[in-house]
Amino acid sequence: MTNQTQSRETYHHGSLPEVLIDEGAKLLAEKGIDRFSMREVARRAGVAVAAPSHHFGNAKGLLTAIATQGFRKLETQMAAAAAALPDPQEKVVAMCQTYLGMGVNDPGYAAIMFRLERLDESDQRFREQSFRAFDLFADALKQAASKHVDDAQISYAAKTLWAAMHGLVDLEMIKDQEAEALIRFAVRTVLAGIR
Amino acid sequence: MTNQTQSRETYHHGSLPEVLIDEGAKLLAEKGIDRFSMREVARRAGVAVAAPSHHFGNAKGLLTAIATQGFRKLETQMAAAAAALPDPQEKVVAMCQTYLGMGVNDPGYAAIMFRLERLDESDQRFREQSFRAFDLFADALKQAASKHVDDAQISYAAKTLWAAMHGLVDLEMIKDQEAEALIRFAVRTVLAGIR
DNA sequence: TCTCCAATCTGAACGCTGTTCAGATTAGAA
DNA sequence: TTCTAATCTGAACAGCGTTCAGATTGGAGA
Repeated sequence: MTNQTQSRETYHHGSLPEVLIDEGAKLLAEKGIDRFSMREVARRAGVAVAAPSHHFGNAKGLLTAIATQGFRKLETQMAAAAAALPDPQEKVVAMCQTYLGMGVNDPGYAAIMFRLERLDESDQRFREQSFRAFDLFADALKQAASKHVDDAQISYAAKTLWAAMHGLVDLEMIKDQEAEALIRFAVRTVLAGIR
Repeated sequence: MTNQTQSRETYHHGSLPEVLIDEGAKLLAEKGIDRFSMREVARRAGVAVAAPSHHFGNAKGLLTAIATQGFRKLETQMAAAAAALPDPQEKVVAMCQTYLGMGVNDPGYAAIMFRLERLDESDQRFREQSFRAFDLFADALKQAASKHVDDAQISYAAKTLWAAMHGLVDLEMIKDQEAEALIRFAVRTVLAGIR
């Protein structure tokens, strides 16, 4: 089906890093971060236990690569969701919904993206990609605010709202039926705070 | 020093559960959640590797007990910080500062309290204690709001602010020098949102 | 005071984990 | 075509969580 079975006919895999990231994300989606295992990922990819180390160094390395891919998805999805709407404030709401939706739509990536203690925060690609996602969000907030608001206030608002979205997911404080109202409360309130 | 050395003169430990929680929290403070180990805790408590299981069932059980103790500390500290201040809004600010301060003052407890995937969320004591801490916070927010604000709005505000505080810590978005201003921005904004 | 049950703790065992390393394999540059 | 460097293997090592039969002992009931 995938290039897993195909590639096992040859000694060299061909696209092992990509497959490891994919299988790793799937495993995370199935079992969660605390039952994630490098050996299981290698098994699913059909390679020896030591193979992943050659590409990612160690477990932290692979998890960081998965998280980076997750932030790439988040950025893309947030941009797409915002592009479909004309109203600046609605763009911010849509981005928040995208953020919260990752836990449902991409559970594997969501399971690791914000587990900093399991990631290599000094990884340059991870840093750039995660900052890019946040910056996209902060820019949207800036567009939704009045022109004369200074950058420090924009920064506070972006951090507060971004952190609130993360907290709502991480602490499992959000129920499906009130998600919409809660998001709108948070966005409206934070935006009002800098007007 | 502690009752560890003393108790090893007898077969029965006497207060093993308490010691395991203490040593577990210390280990968490030293090495973090991903290098936490049941065997290391047993070693530090001076008991056999299997001893902790008899009291807490498994690792999740011990971590949940530590987290419960952490929420007890958080509740106590928040209450104390708020009691020292007359102004309702300042009480909320003080509680937020207490929340953020746990990572510095009680790093061991803070390292596990919000790692739900490592905890037994069905544990009754944990549920009650964590809810008690949040309820104390929500009550303070209610006192700082106008009388006529309905409970749904209070609930949204409490969740948003609590989640924001958690997110700021968890995502390491807060720098020491701007912590005060950021907290005050969040509290003022959220309170304004329900006035 | 004595007996004995139930709680407590031990130590070995099992299967799993991440990581390392010498060596086999092979793609691709020279 | 040759050979270097990248890729992958398979075994090994130390550490992990959990289980379980058995040793120990505090404390309730006789």
